[in-house]
Amino acid sequence: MSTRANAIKQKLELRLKQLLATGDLKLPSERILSEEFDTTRVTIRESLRQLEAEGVIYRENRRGWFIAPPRLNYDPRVHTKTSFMDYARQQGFIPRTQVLKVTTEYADDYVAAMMATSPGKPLYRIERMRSLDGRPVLYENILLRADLLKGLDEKDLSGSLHEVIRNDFNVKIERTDLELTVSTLPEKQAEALSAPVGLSALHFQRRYYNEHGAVFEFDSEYWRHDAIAIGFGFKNK
Amino acid sequence: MSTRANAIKQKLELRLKQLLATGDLKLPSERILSEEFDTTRVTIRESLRQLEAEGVIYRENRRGWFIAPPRLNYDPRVHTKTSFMDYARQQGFIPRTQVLKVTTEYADDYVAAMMATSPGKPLYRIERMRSLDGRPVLYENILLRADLLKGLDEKDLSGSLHEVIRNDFNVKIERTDLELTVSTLPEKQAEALSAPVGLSALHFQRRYYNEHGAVFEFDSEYWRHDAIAIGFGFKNK
DNA sequence: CAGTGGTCTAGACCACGCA
DNA sequence: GCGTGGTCTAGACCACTGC
Repeated sequence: MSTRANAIKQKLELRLKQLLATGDLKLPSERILSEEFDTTRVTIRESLRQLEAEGVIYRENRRGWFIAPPRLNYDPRVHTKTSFMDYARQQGFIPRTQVLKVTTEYADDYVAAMMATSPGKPLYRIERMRSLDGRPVLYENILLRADLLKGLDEKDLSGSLHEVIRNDFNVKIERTDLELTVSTLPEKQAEALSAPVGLSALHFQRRYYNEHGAVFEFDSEYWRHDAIAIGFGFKNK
Repeated sequence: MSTRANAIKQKLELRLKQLLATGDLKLPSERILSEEFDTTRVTIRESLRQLEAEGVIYRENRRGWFIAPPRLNYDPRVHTKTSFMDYARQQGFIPRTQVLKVTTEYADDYVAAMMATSPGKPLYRIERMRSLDGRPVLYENILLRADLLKGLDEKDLSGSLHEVIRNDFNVKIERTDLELTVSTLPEKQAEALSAPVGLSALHFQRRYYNEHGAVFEFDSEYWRHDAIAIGFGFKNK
């Protein structure tokens, strides 16, 4: 494409390499860029949006545009064994988990259907935000069967949840199923991650089954699209 | 958020429900919408972009905006056993595969590294485009070791590639590894899918190993972000 | 308080799809 | 040839960050 925005995008890519070489991770302001490339902010922003969608740069609210850090490599299948904290550290990140909310509630029709249980069942709801090197990347919404995990809400939930479940409860994590779609950060999640509303996101939904085939946990997770690379290998049967 | 674009987005969502109820999948034109909501096209387009990023609507080049069809449910692990054609049909879609290009080439340094082989190895390159109900959703770039699959380039490649490999060649598909990121459609891929350049996309990279541990195939796939939901289950060890 | 991105206006011209 | 989205201009004001 020979659009203005696209030509600028390519020049910006060169600029990014130069910046990286000098160790500078911050881009010049949109106004400066629009002067430099002799165009308007609208067009500059179009180019920046493209690079953002590719995961090359990202913005911090009203602070500016920055070069995106490397993605966290993530194997969804080890989720029950290795915690976010562990594999983030293994990859050289400094991870942090912030518990935003722990509440008790009762399953409504939707949740009951998703968890294959009956409406009215008591549930714990845990909302957490996780960051890498100080950058918020993940918002988790976790629903747990309170009858199977009584007292979980009083444990320390800022580390690995499944470690707590394995060590302190009589629940075996037997099976998981997972659904993954590309969507956007909903309003609440965007705010929690101080990310722009509508930023592209990876949405995970997970169900965990115990050894009796009951769903004891149902998660909804939103990752910044640029923070994660999913990778795994398997044998073909 | 109480932005104009966001308020319009919510009204648009209502409109979409009404359209769906009448079976109409096409939205009114941007100019009509901007009059109806008493704003400019820029703002309307911002709202439409949001809905596009969520996967609710999509556009066809200069034809207009449409309500997005349901996503194809996809288990990346059955890829070698069940073909795109089969599982698409199982879900009620009419799938089509179009072979765009079949060429022979020799591994450069990058490809040699990715395939854990040496530069200069002969390779087949296959480029295919796949659609659901007439809507292009997937662009595939497949590299295959020509020395292990001699003559593959003369087979019918418009169906299941792995069926051909299983039936006509002495190669066992033993292991797969997979990397998945959210990015955008590069120019060539966007054009082939007649999608807007820079549309959000799921990028798959796959390596297939034979029984001797050699990589005989290396794929790069781009899916429209709104066309696919990845789902699978597994036992926790 | 100055500088930043976030949002919005009111136009314009162009390239392409379609009849 | 008309209507569509695609792109771009040249402004404006606002909300927030950081000094």
